[in-house]
Amino acid sequence: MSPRVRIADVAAAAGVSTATVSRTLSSPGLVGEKTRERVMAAVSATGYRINAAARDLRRQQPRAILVLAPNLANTFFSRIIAAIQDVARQAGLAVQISDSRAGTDVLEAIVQSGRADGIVLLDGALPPDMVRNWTLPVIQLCEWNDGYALPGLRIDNAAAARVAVDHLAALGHERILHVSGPAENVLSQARQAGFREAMTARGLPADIHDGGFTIEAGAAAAHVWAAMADRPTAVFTASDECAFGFISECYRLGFEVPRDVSVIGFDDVDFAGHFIPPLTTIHQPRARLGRQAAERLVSALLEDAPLGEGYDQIPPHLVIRSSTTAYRAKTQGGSAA
Amino acid sequence: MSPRVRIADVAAAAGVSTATVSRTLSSPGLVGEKTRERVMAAVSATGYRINAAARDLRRQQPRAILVLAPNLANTFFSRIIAAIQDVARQAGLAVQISDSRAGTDVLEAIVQSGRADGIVLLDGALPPDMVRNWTLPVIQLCEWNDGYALPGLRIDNAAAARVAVDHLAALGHERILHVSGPAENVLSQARQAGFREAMTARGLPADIHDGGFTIEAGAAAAHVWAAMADRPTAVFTASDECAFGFISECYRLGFEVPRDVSVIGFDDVDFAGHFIPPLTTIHQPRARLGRQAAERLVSALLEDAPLGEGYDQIPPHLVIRSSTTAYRAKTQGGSAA
DNA sequence: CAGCTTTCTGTAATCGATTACATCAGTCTC
DNA sequence: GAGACTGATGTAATCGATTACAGAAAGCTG
Repeated sequence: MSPRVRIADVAAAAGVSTATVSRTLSSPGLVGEKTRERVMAAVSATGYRINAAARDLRRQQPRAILVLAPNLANTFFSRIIAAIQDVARQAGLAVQISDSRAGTDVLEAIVQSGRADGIVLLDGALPPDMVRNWTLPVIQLCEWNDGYALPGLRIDNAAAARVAVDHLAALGHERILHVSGPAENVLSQARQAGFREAMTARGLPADIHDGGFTIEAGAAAAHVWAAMADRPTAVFTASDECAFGFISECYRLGFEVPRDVSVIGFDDVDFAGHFIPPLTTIHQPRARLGRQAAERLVSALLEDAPLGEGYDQIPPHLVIRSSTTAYRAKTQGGSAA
Repeated sequence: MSPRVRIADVAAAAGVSTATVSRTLSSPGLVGEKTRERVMAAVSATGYRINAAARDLRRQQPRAILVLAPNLANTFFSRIIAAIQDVARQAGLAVQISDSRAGTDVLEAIVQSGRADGIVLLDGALPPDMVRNWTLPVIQLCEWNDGYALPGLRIDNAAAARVAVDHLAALGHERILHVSGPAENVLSQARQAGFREAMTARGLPADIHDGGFTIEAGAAAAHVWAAMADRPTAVFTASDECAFGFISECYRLGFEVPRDVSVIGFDDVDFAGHFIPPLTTIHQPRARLGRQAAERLVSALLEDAPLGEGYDQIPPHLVIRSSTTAYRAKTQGGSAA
């Protein structure tokens, strides 16, 4: 339409000053009732919409939060981001997103641009020096990095690995392979640690294959598993995607899940219950994680209070479906070949 | 850190005026070489970062694009949004996202806030009156609505449906069921039209079940299919998710794919190739769609040129995997029961 | 009714950048 | 060396809102 309507136009239309218009919109209690009505009428008559840049500049707060994720294309994040956006919208905050792997210069420019007044950080692998220098409130979500010295929220990954082992052990499995995520990833490390601990506590050997979170990594792991001399009877994978890759490659190699190997995933993505076989997996409450992190950040922003310290850890929850089953020694006493 | 560094601080540190600093940063050619060096040194010494709100206000353009999608949690969008973000970042634009189903008031506020100077719209079901009133450049992506009278980009959905039918017909299938998306959705409509056209062109009956894009819709469709008197030998589903739901429910009901029924999906999501069986499906080049739409929008914004008119339609591409197979009449000549 | 509150509204400074215009120094030309 | 021109820099207005402060009007008290 016509050139943008400014607050001065509304003021003119209502026969008041711009100050009164501004007050009517942001703190109506300060304005007389009749004036208020006149102003509101002028607002809708002119179709006035506030100019965010001007407001942000004056108020010194952009009323927006920035979400940084290592890979926006990853389905794992979409539900989390949706939940964050939901909370933010209800609080009247905009949501800006960026790939956190954009390069430190770009990232600094984005973070320091003054466009956001709080950050949800889903990446634990950024340079700590950079992150520590950020002056906005930041909350870590899912991944973390002790070098950042920031508060955060995540599930208890080590406990999750223990729960997975508990489940498999209860089914009688003793040779369990852990196809882990990337070695440098904190999630991988925490889960590996939990896995190792649970296995050694039972006096079982902790077999770990450095894999990855992707379908391809899972498929590759299937070959590694198939080539093992004394094949593990159960596999605990880094992610559901990894599990899907593993299972579907096993299938291609002539093995069946759970007949030949029990598989347990991680994340409980939407497909997990509809895969063939339906996948036993550690549930990550992604909507809840996103919502809770956003709420903590948003309320800190609105009250201008510090975020508080420390990590919230959500206890793990195992969803048992059909990709795991009790171990029965095959061809009892038979040879390996 | 310390209170924010402003351009005046840099100017003071370099012993020049703010105008010179500003020019050094935005049009270096106008500034003498020695001065430029001095300014740049002052910039890095002070750690100056431009204040986006102030720049946006003065320049009257926020250098950001807004992505509106009907459901941010949907995995279909994540890769598209990632691609958009990529293009935008390289052009120095921020990306704001919002669920387009937030309600018209909220949406108007977001769109008219002046925070974005262009929109990528992934939703074809917003009120046309509202969308037509938007003064920013908008490009429609994937979905569309003729009522908006806006340019856009999408794959040729009708042609895609025809390709699917061609493939199934070539395999000898004559009774084909189309499990369509939601009836009010443009994609559903276009694909239904293509399906109907291709079927009638062959003199085959066009069976259509109103389903949906979700796993649940697919699972429900499996029951409908199973209960049909003369069961179709092939199914063309609304989406890969729908296909997964269909296949996995079939499996639960004791049917196997493609032995008992060939299934063809739509979208070619990441899992499609790793599902069991690997899914034959229509490929949607999501990264390319996102990139191309973003490029068109971004270049219009940077050159301050209009977006141009009309839809770009990408020809469909069928990926043949293992969920479809040649039809062989069972129990040749046997009875139906 | 004077004096004091209270309530409402207006004036003008302000946020931090950009940029039109003015100024100034140096170079070139005749 | 005067005048014209070029290139570099500074001054100050400007973008559109918010808000401290001031002032006016109305209400209350004794």
